[in-house]
Amino acid sequence: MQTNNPRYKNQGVHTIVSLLTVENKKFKVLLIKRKNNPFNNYWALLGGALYNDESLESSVIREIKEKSGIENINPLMFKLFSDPNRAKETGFRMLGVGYVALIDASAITFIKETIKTSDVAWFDIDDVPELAYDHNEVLMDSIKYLKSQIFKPQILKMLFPNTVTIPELISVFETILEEKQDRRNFRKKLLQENILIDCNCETQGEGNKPCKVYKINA
Amino acid sequence: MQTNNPRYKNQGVHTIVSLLTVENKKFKVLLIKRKNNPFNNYWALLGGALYNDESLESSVIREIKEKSGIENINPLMFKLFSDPNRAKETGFRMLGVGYVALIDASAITFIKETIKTSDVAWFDIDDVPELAYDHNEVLMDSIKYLKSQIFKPQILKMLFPNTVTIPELISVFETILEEKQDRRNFRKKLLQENILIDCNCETQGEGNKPCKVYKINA
DNA sequence: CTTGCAATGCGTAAAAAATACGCATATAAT
DNA sequence: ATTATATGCGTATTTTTTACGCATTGCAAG
Repeated sequence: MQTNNPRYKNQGVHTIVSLLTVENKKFKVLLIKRKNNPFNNYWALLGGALYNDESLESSVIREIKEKSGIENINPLMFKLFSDPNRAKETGFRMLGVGYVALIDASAITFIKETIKTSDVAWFDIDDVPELAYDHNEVLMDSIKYLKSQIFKPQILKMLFPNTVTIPELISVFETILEEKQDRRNFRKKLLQENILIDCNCETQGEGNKPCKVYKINA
Repeated sequence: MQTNNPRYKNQGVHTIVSLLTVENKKFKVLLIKRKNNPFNNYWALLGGALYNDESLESSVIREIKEKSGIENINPLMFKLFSDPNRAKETGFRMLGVGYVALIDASAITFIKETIKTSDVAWFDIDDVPELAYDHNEVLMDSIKYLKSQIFKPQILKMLFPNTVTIPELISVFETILEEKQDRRNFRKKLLQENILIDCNCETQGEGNKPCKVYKINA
Protein backbone atom coordinates (compact mmCIF):
# COMPACT_ATOMS: atom_id res chain seq x y z
CA MET A 1 0.00 0.00 0.00
CA GLN A 2 1.22 3.40 0.84
CA THR A 3 4.23 3.48 3.11
CA ASN A 4 6.43 3.11 0.07
CA ASN A 5 5.22 6.39 -1.32
CA PRO A 6 7.33 9.21 0.13
CA ARG A 7 4.25 11.40 0.21
CA TYR A 8 2.78 9.28 2.97
CA LYS A 9 5.90 8.00 4.68
CA ASN A 10 6.93 8.90 8.19
CA GLN A 11 3.51 9.52 9.57
CA GLY A 12 2.57 8.71 13.11
CA VAL A 13 0.15 9.36 15.89
CA HIS A 14 0.67 10.27 19.46
CA THR A 15 -1.59 11.02 22.33
CA ILE A 16 -1.26 14.17 24.39
CA VAL A 17 -2.73 14.06 27.86
CA SER A 18 -3.76 16.99 29.96
CA LEU A 19 -3.81 15.38 33.40
CA LEU A 20 -5.46 17.82 35.79
CA THR A 21 -6.38 17.97 39.42
CA VAL A 22 -7.58 20.36 42.09
CA GLU A 23 -5.64 20.52 45.34
CA ASN A 24 -6.32 23.09 48.02
CA LYS A 25 -8.43 25.19 45.67
CA LYS A 26 -5.63 25.27 43.14
CA PHE A 27 -6.08 23.91 39.64
CA LYS A 28 -3.02 21.94 38.58
CA VAL A 29 -1.54 20.03 35.66
CA LEU A 30 1.02 17.24 35.64
CA LEU A 31 4.07 17.95 33.48
CA ILE A 32 7.16 15.93 32.69
CA LYS A 33 10.58 17.22 31.85
CA ARG A 34 11.88 15.96 28.53
CA LYS A 35 15.23 14.21 28.51
CA ASN A 36 15.72 14.01 24.75
CA ASN A 37 15.78 16.21 21.72
CA PRO A 38 13.83 17.89 20.40
CA PHE A 39 12.81 20.19 23.23
CA ASN A 40 15.34 18.65 25.59
CA ASN A 41 14.79 19.99 29.12
CA TYR A 42 11.46 21.53 28.22
CA TRP A 43 8.41 20.63 30.27
CA ALA A 44 5.66 18.84 28.38
CA LEU A 45 2.27 17.24 28.84
CA LEU A 46 2.10 13.48 29.22
CA GLY A 47 1.73 11.46 26.08
CA GLY A 48 3.49 9.22 23.67
CA ALA A 49 3.40 7.20 20.52
CA LEU A 50 0.41 5.04 19.75
CA TYR A 51 1.11 1.33 19.42
CA ASN A 52 -0.39 -0.42 16.42
CA ASP A 53 -2.47 -2.81 18.42
CA GLU A 54 -3.88 -0.53 21.09
CA SER A 55 -6.73 1.94 21.10
CA LEU A 56 -6.06 5.61 21.67
CA GLU A 57 -7.69 5.36 25.05
CA SER A 58 -5.51 2.43 26.11
CA SER A 59 -2.49 4.39 25.05
CA VAL A 60 -3.52 7.27 27.27
CA ILE A 61 -4.23 5.00 30.20
CA ARG A 62 -0.89 3.26 29.76
CA GLU A 63 0.94 6.54 29.58
CA ILE A 64 -0.69 7.87 32.73
CA LYS A 65 0.07 4.68 34.58
CA GLU A 66 3.71 4.64 33.52
CA LYS A 67 4.38 8.23 34.44
CA SER A 68 2.25 8.68 37.53
CA GLY A 69 1.30 5.25 38.80
CA ILE A 70 -2.37 6.17 38.63
CA GLU A 71 -4.89 3.62 37.33
CA ASN A 72 -8.64 3.60 36.81
CA ILE A 73 -8.65 6.62 34.58
CA ASN A 74 -11.36 7.27 32.03
CA PRO A 75 -9.91 9.94 29.76
CA LEU A 76 -11.88 12.02 27.26
CA MET A 77 -10.75 12.92 23.77
CA PHE A 78 -11.29 16.60 23.08
CA LYS A 79 -9.46 17.63 19.93
CA LEU A 80 -7.23 16.52 17.10
CA PHE A 81 -4.05 18.51 16.55
CA SER A 82 -3.07 18.08 12.94
CA ASP A 83 -1.02 21.02 11.76
CA PRO A 84 1.53 19.59 9.31
CA ASN A 85 4.34 21.40 11.12
CA ARG A 86 3.28 20.83 14.69
CA ALA A 87 6.11 18.38 15.34
CA LYS A 88 8.41 19.18 12.45
CA GLU A 89 11.35 19.04 14.86
CA THR A 90 10.99 15.25 14.85
CA GLY A 91 11.18 14.94 11.09
CA PHE A 92 7.83 13.15 11.12
CA ARG A 93 4.27 14.09 10.37
CA MET A 94 2.70 13.45 13.73
CA LEU A 95 -0.97 13.77 14.49
CA GLY A 96 -1.63 14.61 18.12
CA VAL A 97 -4.81 13.40 19.75
CA GLY A 98 -5.69 15.50 22.78
CA TYR A 99 -7.17 13.89 25.90
CA VAL A 100 -8.21 15.31 29.26
CA ALA A 101 -8.05 13.27 32.42
CA LEU A 102 -8.61 14.20 36.03
CA ILE A 103 -7.58 12.72 39.30
CA ASP A 104 -8.90 13.37 42.72
CA ALA A 105 -6.93 15.07 45.42
CA SER A 106 -6.38 11.88 47.38
CA ALA A 107 -4.55 10.33 44.46
CA ILE A 108 -2.11 13.18 44.46
CA THR A 109 -0.54 11.94 47.64
CA PHE A 110 -0.14 8.59 45.99
CA ILE A 111 1.48 10.15 42.95
CA LYS A 112 3.90 12.06 45.11
CA GLU A 113 5.20 8.81 46.50
CA THR A 114 5.48 7.29 43.06
CA ILE A 115 7.34 10.23 41.64
CA LYS A 116 10.90 9.98 42.85
CA THR A 117 12.54 11.85 40.06
CA SER A 118 12.54 15.58 39.59
CA ASP A 119 11.30 15.24 36.05
CA VAL A 120 7.61 14.92 36.87
CA ALA A 121 5.78 17.67 38.73
CA TRP A 122 2.47 19.39 39.34
CA PHE A 123 2.21 22.95 38.09
CA ASP A 124 -0.35 25.52 38.99
CA ILE A 125 -2.35 26.30 35.84
CA ASP A 126 -1.50 29.98 36.10
CA ASP A 127 2.16 29.17 36.40
CA VAL A 128 2.88 26.88 33.46
CA PRO A 129 6.15 27.57 31.61
CA GLU A 130 6.69 27.45 27.87
CA LEU A 131 6.08 23.83 26.94
CA ALA A 132 7.41 21.54 24.22
CA TYR A 133 5.71 21.45 20.82
CA ASP A 134 2.20 22.95 20.81
CA HIS A 135 1.46 21.78 24.34
CA ASN A 136 0.55 25.19 25.72
CA GLU A 137 -2.22 25.39 23.15
CA VAL A 138 -3.27 21.82 23.89
CA LEU A 139 -3.48 22.60 27.59
CA MET A 140 -5.59 25.70 27.05
CA ASP A 141 -7.96 23.83 24.76
CA SER A 142 -8.29 21.00 27.24
CA ILE A 143 -9.33 23.37 30.01
CA LYS A 144 -11.86 25.07 27.80
CA TYR A 145 -13.31 21.67 26.95
CA LEU A 146 -13.31 20.56 30.55
CA LYS A 147 -15.25 23.65 31.62
CA SER A 148 -17.91 22.93 29.03
CA GLN A 149 -18.27 19.29 30.06
CA ILE A 150 -17.77 19.47 33.79
CA PHE A 151 -21.22 18.17 34.73
CA LYS A 152 -20.74 14.96 32.72
CA PRO A 153 -20.69 11.94 35.03
CA GLN A 154 -17.60 10.59 33.30
CA ILE A 155 -15.67 13.66 34.41
CA LEU A 156 -17.16 13.84 37.88
CA LYS A 157 -16.31 10.20 38.42
CA MET A 158 -12.65 10.87 37.73
CA LEU A 159 -12.63 13.81 40.09
CA PHE A 160 -14.50 11.90 42.79
CA PRO A 161 -14.00 8.17 42.28
CA ASN A 162 -15.25 7.25 45.73
CA THR A 163 -17.50 9.51 47.76
CA VAL A 164 -18.29 13.21 47.68
CA THR A 165 -20.11 15.80 49.66
CA ILE A 166 -21.83 18.76 48.07
CA PRO A 167 -19.52 21.31 49.68
CA GLU A 168 -16.54 19.46 48.21
CA LEU A 169 -18.17 19.51 44.80
CA ILE A 170 -18.90 23.20 45.00
CA SER A 171 -15.38 24.01 46.04
CA VAL A 172 -13.84 22.05 43.15
CA PHE A 173 -16.29 23.49 40.64
CA GLU A 174 -15.59 27.01 41.75
CA THR A 175 -11.89 26.43 41.30
CA ILE A 176 -12.21 24.95 37.84
CA LEU A 177 -14.90 27.27 36.50
CA GLU A 178 -13.40 30.29 38.22
CA GLU A 179 -16.79 31.52 39.32
CA LYS A 180 -19.04 31.33 42.33
CA GLN A 181 -21.82 28.73 42.30
CA ASP A 182 -25.15 29.19 44.01
CA ARG A 183 -25.44 26.49 46.70
CA ARG A 184 -29.14 25.90 46.28
CA ASN A 185 -29.30 25.80 42.51
CA PHE A 186 -26.16 23.70 42.36
CA ARG A 187 -27.64 21.08 44.64
CA LYS A 188 -30.99 21.21 42.88
CA LYS A 189 -29.32 20.55 39.54
CA LEU A 190 -27.20 17.62 40.70
CA LEU A 191 -30.08 15.93 42.49
CA GLN A 192 -32.66 16.57 39.77
CA GLU A 193 -30.43 15.13 37.08
CA ASN A 194 -29.67 12.06 39.13
CA ILE A 195 -25.96 12.69 39.12
CA LEU A 196 -25.57 11.84 42.79
CA ILE A 197 -26.41 8.67 44.66
CA ASP A 198 -27.23 9.05 48.34
CA CYS A 199 -25.00 6.82 50.45
CA ASN A 200 -27.18 7.26 53.55
CA CYS A 201 -24.33 8.34 55.72
CA GLU A 202 -22.69 11.55 56.82
CA THR A 203 -19.25 12.97 57.39
CA GLN A 204 -18.29 13.63 60.96
CA GLY A 205 -15.68 15.31 63.08
CA GLU A 206 -15.10 18.19 60.71
CA GLY A 207 -16.26 21.07 62.80
CA ASN A 208 -19.70 22.09 61.67
CA LYS A 209 -22.83 20.26 60.70
CA PRO A 210 -22.01 16.92 59.06
CA CYS A 211 -22.45 16.64 55.28
CA LYS A 212 -24.39 13.97 53.51
CA VAL A 213 -22.18 11.58 51.59
CA TYR A 214 -22.88 10.78 47.93
CA LYS A 215 -21.39 8.77 45.12
CA ILE A 216 -21.26 9.89 41.50
CA ASN A 217 -23.81 8.00 39.45
CA ALA A 218 -21.61 6.68 36.65
CA MET B 1 12.77 8.17 15.90
CA GLN B 2 10.00 5.68 15.92
CA THR B 3 9.26 4.17 12.56
CA ASN B 4 12.03 1.68 13.14
CA ASN B 5 10.16 0.22 16.08
CA PRO B 6 7.71 -2.38 14.80
CA ARG B 7 5.25 -1.30 17.46
CA TYR B 8 4.73 2.00 15.68
CA LYS B 9 5.40 1.01 12.07
CA ASN B 10 2.85 1.04 9.32
CA GLN B 11 0.65 3.75 10.72
CA GLY B 12 -1.19 6.17 8.53
CA VAL B 13 -4.00 8.64 8.33
CA HIS B 14 -6.74 9.05 5.87
CA THR B 15 -9.65 11.36 5.54
CA ILE B 16 -13.18 10.10 5.04
CA VAL B 17 -15.62 12.52 3.51
CA SER B 18 -19.35 12.41 3.76
CA LEU B 19 -20.31 14.60 0.81
CA LEU B 20 -24.01 15.34 1.05
CA THR B 21 -26.60 17.26 -0.84
CA VAL B 22 -30.32 17.80 -1.09
CA GLU B 23 -31.95 17.46 -4.49
CA ASN B 24 -35.70 17.50 -5.00
CA LYS B 25 -36.35 17.03 -1.31
CA LYS B 26 -34.13 13.96 -1.24
CA PHE B 27 -31.08 13.79 0.99
CA LYS B 28 -28.17 12.22 -0.89
CA VAL B 29 -24.58 11.14 -0.47
CA LEU B 30 -21.83 10.79 -3.05
CA LEU B 31 -20.25 7.34 -3.18
CA ILE B 32 -17.46 5.89 -5.27
CA LYS B 33 -17.03 2.32 -6.33
CA ARG B 34 -13.70 0.83 -5.29
CA LYS B 35 -11.50 -0.66 -7.99
CA ASN B 36 -8.93 -2.29 -5.75
CA ASN B 37 -8.66 -4.66 -2.88
CA PRO B 38 -9.60 -4.65 -0.12
CA PHE B 39 -13.31 -4.14 -0.64
CA ASN B 40 -12.98 -4.29 -4.40
CA ASN B 41 -16.30 -3.36 -6.04
CA TYR B 42 -17.75 -2.07 -2.77
CA TRP B 43 -19.14 1.42 -2.65
CA ALA B 44 -17.34 3.79 -0.29
CA LEU B 45 -17.30 7.38 0.91
CA LEU B 46 -14.79 9.75 -0.63
CA GLY B 47 -11.44 10.00 1.04
CA GLY B 48 -7.84 9.10 0.79
CA ALA B 49 -4.42 9.13 2.32
CA LEU B 50 -3.10 12.29 3.91
CA TYR B 51 0.03 13.72 2.36
CA ASN B 52 2.80 14.74 4.73
CA ASP B 53 2.80 18.36 3.76
CA GLU B 54 -0.90 19.08 3.62
CA SER B 55 -3.48 19.82 6.26
CA LEU B 56 -6.38 17.46 6.79
CA GLU B 57 -8.69 20.04 5.35
CA SER B 58 -6.61 20.46 2.20
CA SER B 59 -6.63 16.72 1.78
CA VAL B 60 -10.40 16.69 1.93
CA ILE B 61 -10.71 19.57 -0.50
CA ARG B 62 -8.29 17.91 -2.89
CA GLU B 63 -10.15 14.63 -2.71
CA ILE B 64 -13.51 16.25 -3.39
CA LYS B 65 -12.08 18.15 -6.32
CA GLU B 66 -10.46 15.08 -7.87
CA LYS B 67 -13.52 12.91 -7.62
CA SER B 68 -16.32 15.38 -8.26
CA GLY B 69 -14.80 18.46 -9.82
CA ILE B 70 -16.32 20.62 -7.09
CA GLU B 71 -14.26 23.44 -5.57
CA ASN B 72 -14.88 26.05 -2.88
CA ILE B 73 -15.76 23.54 -0.21
CA ASN B 74 -15.35 24.26 3.46
CA PRO B 75 -15.57 20.84 5.12
CA LEU B 76 -16.07 20.23 8.84
CA MET B 77 -14.30 17.61 10.91
CA PHE B 78 -16.73 15.71 13.06
CA LYS B 79 -15.09 12.62 14.51
CA LEU B 80 -11.95 10.54 14.69
CA PHE B 81 -12.26 6.86 13.83
CA SER B 82 -9.47 5.05 15.58
CA ASP B 83 -10.40 1.45 16.20
CA PRO B 84 -7.17 -0.54 15.79
CA ASN B 85 -8.90 -2.98 13.45
CA ARG B 86 -10.96 -0.56 11.43
CA ALA B 87 -8.82 -1.07 8.32
CA LYS B 88 -7.03 -4.26 9.20
CA GLU B 89 -7.67 -5.49 5.65
CA THR B 90 -4.95 -3.11 4.49
CA GLY B 91 -2.35 -4.44 6.87
CA PHE B 92 -1.88 -0.93 8.28
CA ARG B 93 -3.03 0.89 11.34
CA MET B 94 -5.05 3.65 9.75
CA LEU B 95 -6.69 6.47 11.61
CA GLY B 96 -9.71 7.82 9.82
CA VAL B 97 -10.64 11.47 10.20
CA GLY B 98 -14.30 12.05 9.41
CA TYR B 99 -15.41 15.18 7.57
CA VAL B 100 -18.82 16.39 6.39
CA ALA B 101 -19.21 18.56 3.34
CA LEU B 102 -22.27 19.78 1.52
CA ILE B 103 -22.93 21.04 -1.94
CA ASP B 104 -25.87 22.93 -3.27
CA ALA B 105 -28.30 21.48 -5.73
CA SER B 106 -27.01 23.60 -8.61
CA ALA B 107 -23.58 22.03 -8.26
CA ILE B 108 -25.08 18.61 -8.73
CA THR B 109 -25.73 19.33 -12.37
CA PHE B 110 -22.11 20.29 -12.69
CA ILE B 111 -20.98 17.09 -11.02
CA LYS B 112 -23.13 15.02 -13.31
CA GLU B 113 -21.27 16.39 -16.28
CA THR B 114 -17.92 15.76 -14.62
CA ILE B 115 -18.76 12.22 -13.74
CA LYS B 116 -18.44 10.17 -16.86
CA THR B 117 -17.65 6.89 -15.23
CA SER B 118 -20.12 4.61 -13.53
CA ASP B 119 -17.99 4.44 -10.42
CA VAL B 120 -19.19 7.66 -8.81
CA ALA B 121 -22.84 8.16 -7.99
CA TRP B 122 -25.35 9.86 -5.72
CA PHE B 123 -27.28 7.61 -3.39
CA ASP B 124 -30.41 8.38 -1.52
CA ILE B 125 -29.55 8.28 2.21
CA ASP B 126 -32.22 5.69 2.84
CA ASP B 127 -30.86 3.54 0.08
CA VAL B 128 -27.18 3.20 0.83
CA PRO B 129 -25.71 -0.28 0.35
CA GLU B 130 -23.15 -1.98 2.59
CA LEU B 131 -20.04 0.16 2.28
CA ALA B 132 -16.32 -0.53 2.50
CA TYR B 133 -14.59 -0.46 5.88
CA ASP B 134 -16.60 1.29 8.61
CA HIS B 135 -18.09 3.78 6.19
CA ASN B 136 -21.72 3.04 7.04
CA GLU B 137 -20.99 4.05 10.61
CA VAL B 138 -19.07 7.12 9.45
CA LEU B 139 -21.99 8.19 7.28
CA MET B 140 -24.51 7.82 10.11
CA ASP B 141 -22.30 9.79 12.48
CA SER B 142 -21.80 12.53 9.91
CA ILE B 143 -25.54 12.97 9.50
CA LYS B 144 -26.10 13.10 13.22
CA TYR B 145 -23.42 15.77 13.47
CA LEU B 146 -24.82 17.71 10.56
CA LYS B 147 -28.26 17.82 12.13
CA SER B 148 -26.85 19.24 15.32
CA GLN B 149 -24.85 21.92 13.52
CA ILE B 150 -27.14 22.83 10.67
CA PHE B 151 -27.62 26.46 11.66
CA LYS B 152 -23.89 27.16 11.60
CA PRO B 153 -23.07 29.67 8.86
CA GLN B 154 -20.20 27.49 7.66
CA ILE B 155 -22.66 24.75 6.81
CA LEU B 156 -25.33 27.02 5.38
CA LYS B 157 -22.74 28.64 3.16
CA MET B 158 -21.88 25.28 1.61
CA LEU B 159 -25.53 24.49 1.02
CA PHE B 160 -26.25 27.94 -0.38
CA PRO B 161 -23.03 29.47 -1.70
CA ASN B 162 -24.78 32.19 -3.66
CA THR B 163 -28.29 33.36 -2.85
CA VAL B 164 -31.20 31.85 -0.97
CA THR B 165 -34.81 32.46 -0.26
CA ILE B 166 -36.45 31.50 2.99
CA PRO B 167 -38.76 28.96 1.36
CA GLU B 168 -35.71 27.24 -0.13
CA LEU B 169 -34.06 27.16 3.27
CA ILE B 170 -37.12 25.70 4.91
CA SER B 171 -37.47 23.01 2.30
CA VAL B 172 -33.85 21.90 2.66
CA PHE B 173 -33.99 21.99 6.46
CA GLU B 174 -37.11 19.90 6.52
CA THR B 175 -35.45 17.31 4.33
CA ILE B 176 -32.30 17.11 6.41
CA LEU B 177 -33.89 17.32 9.84
CA GLU B 178 -36.82 15.15 8.82
CA GLU B 179 -39.29 17.39 10.60
CA LYS B 180 -41.58 20.26 9.82
CA GLN B 181 -40.34 23.78 10.62
CA ASP B 182 -42.58 26.65 11.65
CA ARG B 183 -42.28 29.37 8.98
CA ARG B 184 -42.51 32.28 11.37
CA ASN B 185 -40.15 31.05 14.04
CA PHE B 186 -37.70 29.85 11.43
CA ARG B 187 -37.53 33.26 9.83
CA LYS B 188 -37.38 35.03 13.17
CA LYS B 189 -34.41 32.90 14.23
CA LEU B 190 -32.41 33.39 11.04
CA LEU B 191 -32.97 37.14 10.99
CA GLN B 192 -32.42 37.69 14.72
CA GLU B 193 -29.14 35.83 14.66
CA ASN B 194 -27.92 37.74 11.64
CA ILE B 195 -27.44 34.65 9.58
CA LEU B 196 -28.99 36.21 6.47
CA ILE B 197 -27.99 39.31 4.54
CA ASP B 198 -30.76 41.05 2.65
CA CYS B 199 -29.85 41.44 -1.03
CA ASN B 200 -32.64 43.97 -1.66
CA CYS B 201 -34.08 42.05 -4.51
CA GLU B 202 -36.73 39.45 -5.15
CA THR B 203 -37.31 36.34 -7.17
CA GLN B 204 -39.82 36.60 -9.98
CA GLY B 205 -41.80 34.52 -12.40
CA GLU B 206 -42.32 31.62 -10.09
CA GLY B 207 -46.05 31.66 -9.73
CA ASN B 208 -46.92 33.22 -6.41
CA LYS B 209 -45.69 36.19 -4.50
CA PRO B 210 -41.96 36.78 -5.11
CA CYS B 211 -39.52 35.85 -2.36
CA LYS B 212 -36.91 38.10 -0.89
CA VAL B 213 -33.38 37.10 -1.83
CA TYR B 214 -30.69 36.71 0.85
CA LYS B 215 -27.08 35.68 1.14
CA ILE B 216 -25.67 33.61 3.98
CA ASN B 217 -23.63 35.80 6.29
CA ALA B 218 -20.36 33.86 6.41
C1' DC C 1 -62.04 41.19 -11.12
C1' DT C 2 -62.55 37.79 -7.80
C1' DT C 3 -60.52 34.00 -5.63
C1' DG C 4 -56.79 31.00 -4.02
C1' DC C 5 -52.10 30.24 -3.03
C1' DA C 6 -47.84 31.26 -1.07
C1' DA C 7 -45.10 34.65 0.59
C1' DT C 8 -43.90 38.85 3.96
C1' DG C 9 -43.96 40.61 8.47
C1' DC C 10 -45.77 41.84 12.72
C1' DG C 11 -47.71 40.18 16.67
C1' DT C 12 -48.76 37.48 21.33
C1' DA C 13 -49.23 33.42 24.50
C1' DA C 14 -47.81 29.50 26.63
C1' DA C 15 -44.18 26.27 28.13
C1' DA C 16 -39.62 25.15 29.60
C1' DA C 17 -35.06 26.17 31.40
C1' DA C 18 -31.89 28.98 33.77
C1' DT C 19 -30.92 32.19 37.45
C1' DA C 20 -31.52 34.72 41.78
C1' DC C 21 -32.53 34.62 46.34
C1' DG C 22 -35.40 33.99 51.04
C1' DC C 23 -35.67 31.44 55.09
C1' DA C 24 -36.50 27.77 58.61
C1' DT C 25 -33.85 24.21 60.67
C1' DA C 26 -30.04 20.90 62.14
C1' DT C 27 -25.50 19.88 64.17
C1' DA C 28 -21.04 20.50 66.15
C1' DA C 29 -17.43 23.48 68.18
C1' DT C 30 -16.44 27.31 71.18
C1' DA D 1 -26.00 30.83 73.96
C1' DT D 2 -23.54 31.93 69.84
C1' DT D 3 -21.38 31.02 65.54
C1' DA D 4 -20.37 28.62 61.38
C1' DT D 5 -21.84 25.67 57.95
C1' DA D 6 -24.92 22.31 56.34
C1' DT D 7 -29.70 20.56 54.76
C1' DG D 8 -33.87 21.30 52.38
C1' DC D 9 -37.88 23.54 50.95
C1' DG D 10 -39.69 27.31 48.72
C1' DT D 11 -40.74 31.23 45.21
C1' DA D 12 -39.83 35.07 41.87
C1' DT D 13 -37.65 36.69 37.81
C1' DT D 14 -35.58 36.29 33.46
C1' DT D 15 -34.48 34.06 29.26
C1' DT D 16 -35.23 30.81 25.70
C1' DT D 17 -38.03 27.91 23.05
C1' DT D 18 -42.18 26.69 20.94
C1' DA D 19 -46.82 27.40 19.23
C1' DC D 20 -49.83 29.94 16.68
C1' DG D 21 -52.95 34.19 15.02
C1' DC D 22 -53.67 37.38 11.46
C1' DA D 23 -53.37 41.37 8.24
C1' DT D 24 -51.14 42.27 3.90
C1' DT D 25 -48.90 41.59 -0.74
C1' DG D 26 -48.22 39.84 -5.43
C1' DC D 27 -49.12 36.57 -8.95
C1' DA D 28 -52.06 33.22 -11.57
C1' DA D 29 -56.08 30.95 -13.02
C1' DG D 30 -60.94 31.01 -13.45
